[in-house]
Amino acid sequence: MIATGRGQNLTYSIAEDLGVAIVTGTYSSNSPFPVEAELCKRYGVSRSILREAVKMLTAKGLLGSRPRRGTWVQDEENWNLLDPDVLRWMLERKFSFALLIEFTQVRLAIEPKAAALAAANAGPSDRAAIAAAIAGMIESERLQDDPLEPDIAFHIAILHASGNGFYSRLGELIEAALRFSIRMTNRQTGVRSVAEHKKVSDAIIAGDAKRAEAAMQALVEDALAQIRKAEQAASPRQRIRAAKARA
Amino acid sequence: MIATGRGQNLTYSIAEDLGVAIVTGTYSSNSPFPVEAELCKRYGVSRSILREAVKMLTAKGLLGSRPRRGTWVQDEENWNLLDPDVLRWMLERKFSFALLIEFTQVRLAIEPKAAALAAANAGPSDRAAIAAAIAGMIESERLQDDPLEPDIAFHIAILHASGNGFYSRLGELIEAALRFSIRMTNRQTGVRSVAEHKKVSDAIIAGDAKRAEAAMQALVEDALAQIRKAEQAASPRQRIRAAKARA
DNA sequence: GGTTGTATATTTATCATATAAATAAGCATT
DNA sequence: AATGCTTATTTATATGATAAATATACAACC
Repeated sequence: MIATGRGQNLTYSIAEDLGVAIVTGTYSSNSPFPVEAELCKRYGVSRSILREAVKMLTAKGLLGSRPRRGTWVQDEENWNLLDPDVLRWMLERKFSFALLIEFTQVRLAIEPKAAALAAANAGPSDRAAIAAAIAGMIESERLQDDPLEPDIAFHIAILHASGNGFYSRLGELIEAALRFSIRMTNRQTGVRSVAEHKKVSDAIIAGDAKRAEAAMQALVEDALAQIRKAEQAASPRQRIRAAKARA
Repeated sequence: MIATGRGQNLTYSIAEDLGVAIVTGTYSSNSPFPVEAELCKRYGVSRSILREAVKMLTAKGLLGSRPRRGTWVQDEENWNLLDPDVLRWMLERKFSFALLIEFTQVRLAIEPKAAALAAANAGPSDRAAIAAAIAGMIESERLQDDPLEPDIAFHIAILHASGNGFYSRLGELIEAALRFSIRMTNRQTGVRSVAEHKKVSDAIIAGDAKRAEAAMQALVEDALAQIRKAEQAASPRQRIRAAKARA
């Protein structure tokens, strides 16, 4: 039996539950994956529901199935890491600094280019969204508040302003990563960070692609440095924390 | 009734067929999506199959569904462009130079960084794969053969050698894009291109990250330039070709 | 011994039908 | 005009069949 709280319905709940179980290694490509009937019994649902959940995970590259051979967990290299659900499951439930660092390398590749494109292409509403995010950061800094939400909004607004659909789609992934990594990095929230963000914004508004790219690169490199620092600080406790996350 | 040839089974065939229909605009977030019963009749399959196919597309962000409200096509901004199937469907069936250019901008962001990381991290087998790809390019150049396969292998080997799982996952997408874009760009396959590739390879083998990054950037910028040139050349015929692709 | 073919059992694939739950739309009430 | 109720439609879920695929074990053969 599974609570239907998380998802909108049973299928989603079970897909979520199985997805998390897979990325955390409860099932793996070595160990056998339970047979349909067994999972139906375990979750107390009909075959329809269970099969639909399995198909969703198949679509994300986590599972495969064949008659008589059963259902199996795909090799990790087949997982769609760039699927928002998969990334979220991995960050939230199977956290490792290595994973966060690898994703931040993606950010380091994309976001400066996005800022450069945004400087060239941003329309009025894009500029307004970027400006609003900066205003929000300044405001929460004044109130000694957590600037996470405007920070996320800032990065998403720039990705969107790039006019590149692929960059936009990364926004959701970056949101997951930011929302999660703040718990890990105890990042600085002071004047300096806001000023660094504003540099990017100013360059974009001014239409200066080169400067926007450089400023964004500095920003993400800074984030990467903080993650590495947190990794150093945490490494003695990492195993314990990882074990806790698994529970 | 639908032939089961393409996919491994009915569910996959229908997911593929519906997926293509969605990205090509046969159904859209404006126009109504057929009701389950209608689609079952149209494809001549049971509800189970149809629902599983719909759930797969839901997992890729293409569809949504609610009781009484029916099934609908999600706004395009919710589509998982970074899903290999979705990208393939779009490139093959809804080709536009804008899309190819946007994806090449992703390559332009990622691949130089991947080359830099590969220069630092590539292990013996990675190096061997890269060298083999170059050898393959030289060989097909000697035989006046199409170097597409070794070219693809080259890019994938470098992404893999970066040691970053997210970069690796882009390999599949880049393969789809390369395999497709060659039909569009009539790219140069001569000595110059092979030499440019070898520059990247040499830098990686030498462990020179900076040089590898620069060489790869030149390579992808060149590809982007060729696409833009092809776009200029093709624009008068573009509408005809797009219409043909839709058929 | 090793290869190749065959029978069998297991598991997913597919189908058919039924009931439940959610909700859009129309209607009635205020 | 706003609100609440009724109804019809659609997906969500359950159940129980049959079909197809294939891993496994075994038999036959060279």
